[in-house]
Amino acid sequence: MLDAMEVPSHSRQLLLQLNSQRTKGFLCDVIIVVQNALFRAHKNILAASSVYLKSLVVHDNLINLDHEMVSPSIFRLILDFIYTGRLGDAEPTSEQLFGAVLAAASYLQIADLVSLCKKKLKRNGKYCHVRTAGYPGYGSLGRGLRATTPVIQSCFNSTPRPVDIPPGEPVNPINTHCGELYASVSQGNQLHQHGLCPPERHCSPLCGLDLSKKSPNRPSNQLHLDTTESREPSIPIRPDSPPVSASVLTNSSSYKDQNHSYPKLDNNSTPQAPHPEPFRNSVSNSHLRTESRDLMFDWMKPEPIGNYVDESDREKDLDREEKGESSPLSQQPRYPSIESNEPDDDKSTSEETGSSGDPSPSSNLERYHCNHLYDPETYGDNLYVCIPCGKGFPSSEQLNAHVEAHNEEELYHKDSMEPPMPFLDKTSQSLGDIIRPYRCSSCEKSYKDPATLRQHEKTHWLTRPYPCSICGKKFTQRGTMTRHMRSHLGLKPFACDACGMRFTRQYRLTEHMRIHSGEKPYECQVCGGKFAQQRNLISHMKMHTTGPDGKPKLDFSDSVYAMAKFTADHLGLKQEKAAEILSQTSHFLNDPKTIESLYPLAKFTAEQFGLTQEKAAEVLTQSQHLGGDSRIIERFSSP
DNA sequence: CTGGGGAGGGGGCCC
DNA sequence: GGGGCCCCCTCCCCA
Repeated sequence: MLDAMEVPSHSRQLLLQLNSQRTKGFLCDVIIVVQNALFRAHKNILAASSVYLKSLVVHDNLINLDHEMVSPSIFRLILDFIYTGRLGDAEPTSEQLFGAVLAAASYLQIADLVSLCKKKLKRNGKYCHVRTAGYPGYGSLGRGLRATTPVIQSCFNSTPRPVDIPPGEPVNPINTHCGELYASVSQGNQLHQHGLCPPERHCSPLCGLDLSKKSPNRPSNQLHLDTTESREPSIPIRPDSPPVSASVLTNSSSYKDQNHSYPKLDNNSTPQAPHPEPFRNSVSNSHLRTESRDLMFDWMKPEPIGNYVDESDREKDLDREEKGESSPLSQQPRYPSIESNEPDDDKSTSEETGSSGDPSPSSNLERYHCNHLYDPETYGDNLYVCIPCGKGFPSSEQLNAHVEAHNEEELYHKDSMEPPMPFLDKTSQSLGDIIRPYRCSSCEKSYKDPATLRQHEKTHWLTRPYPCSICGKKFTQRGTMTRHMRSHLGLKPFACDACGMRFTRQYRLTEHMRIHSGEKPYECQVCGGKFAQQRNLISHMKMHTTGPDGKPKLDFSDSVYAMAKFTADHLGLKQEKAAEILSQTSHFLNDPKTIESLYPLAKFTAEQFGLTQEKAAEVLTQSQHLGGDSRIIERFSSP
């Protein structure tokens, strides 16, 4: 039918339009996660191009590709091919590139691209006899092509660009022998037989950003890779860090265009392998990944990983350090300023790093283990390097912003980065101090354990450590960011069995189910009104506590409610629990300490409702639970 | 038109 | 990292 098109240019125009839409993100309905890079595309186009991709996009708006099988940069080329029918303008001699594309295209089952690569390789006479080639100059495609393989924000500039291989990259010995070159179906099955892939999806990703939570058919041991975080190495801010300074470095071997900069191609340079082969073994902490890697080495060499450390591995390694354990990574030469006693907490943000200029994980990650001195190959186009943390930036502005962030965080964490110590002032120890001994140095809040305290302390940071990869909004907790991402992607994993309505959170579903059950567990203590959702009770309570003039009004029940809330806030309890404790207090009034502990409640009540403390105490003790205990009134009358 | 309730959704944050 | 809860905003419906 298409052969008989009356307008011959129709298909071409259509494809041009679609590609234009893709580059703008217009109507894109799927995000493809490849290692740490995100790509947007149209499900229809992917499904029409690849049976494999079709099987993935049918289920999800977010799909993960195994980066062992296809690197971000290669996938970028493939995506360009899908939308343009062209394989970029790769140099005729870059048969190693075609080999990698061929392998990935085979994995993704894109027959046309497989044929094209074979053709190009045959034309170069390399197709069948390059088995052991350790292509000089051909290194990490992930790095070499990172300028052409931006993360999702940068995908909008996606016209096919020349593929340059940077000099001095570690060798990536792609095995392009005819028989072993690409992942045939049988090879995929081989992986299935080894239990590495779920049968529902061929070679399902071994790691990726799983935002769908309940997505069917997902391997249970799938790693949850925070794309943002893995793109951003941590910036540890330590009290003992050297003074922040920055140096501007230049690199005459790089050139830039308006938006991007590319490492200059230099095929003559000697490949570097910053770390010897044995280090490879320390790279993955996932036995799953390790096993699969071993398997896949039979037919395809992955991206060079000698200098690559997965961020999750790195975090775990540092976690082990926190616990005083040794680890393979910790035995490696360490980039000095990267050390941190809180690796998870000190992630930088894309804004401060200008990471769109350097989304490459390898370039970032290798800094953990590579030479501290500036090296063009190490920093690529990020020529502006922050000395304390070793981060590179594409512009001086971004570097300056980053340095400012250092200063701000140092200011904020000069004290809080001290190892949290339990609050153990015996002289003024209250019940709250015993229950929650870890007190925030920036505010009066206290916590049961140091991890929670650390988590809380992030809320005081000026720079939130977890930015959204899509909109850039920053969060203090990774989980919040992940949840937020779900809203971008329209992922609602929690479905109501009764009406089919879907929710982004389990808790919402629980709330919603009360509509069907008629359950209204939240009761107003003032009027007895019942509510299915607590928030609506709270909203309702405002009606009781706020008068027509907007000023607070007081009745007895309100004060009990306020006291319960106060108790809840200060003891970190649920309001329900606090009210329960409050109601039981009268049993313990023989203990002078208990009376003492009630003092803040009366003080709060007095302040909240404009009463004298004595009057507040009277209100308090008139509670049927407290029985008008004279000891309380006596205590509160004398502040 | 307004006030109040029901409910969806997002962010903060503690456990 | 995930679950759960709290708070807020918002929209819709209804009296």
